[in-house]
Amino acid sequence: MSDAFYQQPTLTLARKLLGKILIHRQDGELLAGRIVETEAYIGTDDPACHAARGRTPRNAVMFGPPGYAYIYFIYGKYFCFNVVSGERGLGAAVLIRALEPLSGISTMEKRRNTDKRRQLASGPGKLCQAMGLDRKMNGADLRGDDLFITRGEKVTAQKIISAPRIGIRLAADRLWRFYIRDNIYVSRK
DNA sequence: ACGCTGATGAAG
DNA sequence: TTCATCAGCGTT
Repeated sequence: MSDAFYQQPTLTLARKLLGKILIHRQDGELLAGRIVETEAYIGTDDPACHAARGRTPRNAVMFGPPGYAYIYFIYGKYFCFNVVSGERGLGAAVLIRALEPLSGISTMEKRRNTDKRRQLASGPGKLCQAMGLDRKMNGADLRGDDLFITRGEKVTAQKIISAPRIGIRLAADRLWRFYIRDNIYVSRK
């Protein structure tokens, strides 16, 4: 997608990312999935956001310009993939929480150790494992050739559900989780 | 018999 | 966050 796409306000971007296709070219293979679930995290006023306590080596990419990958390691075992959003210095990102697998499925099944389509990428950690995303891609330009987002199906406002974010204690009243209604690949209903 | 769902606890 | 495990329930 273009610069203008990534420059949209974070909550708008989180909605607009639904239905788009995330693509990762890796080892000569094309891995792809449709984004079906996202969460917004916005700057220092959002206590659940990694940027809430200021810039650190870990979250530095969040404070850079939009349109880059912010990938962090969590629970000693998993990775989470985010799209950096907002003006330089804001510290905002959209967490990609679930994908509908489209391409490279046999590789995804191997990595995830299951052939159940719905369990391949229905969660932020699962999706990174299936797509082969880890700290090596942290900071990658999403307008590049190896990791990028492209146009998919149109998702109308009627099909977008907003709900509380998952796994956080603070700011639970902000309905900043978005997912496609009735989609079977979301992490949780 | 089979598979999906939700609840629970453990690991990291 | 994810997995293993188990109970409950509906389908084949």
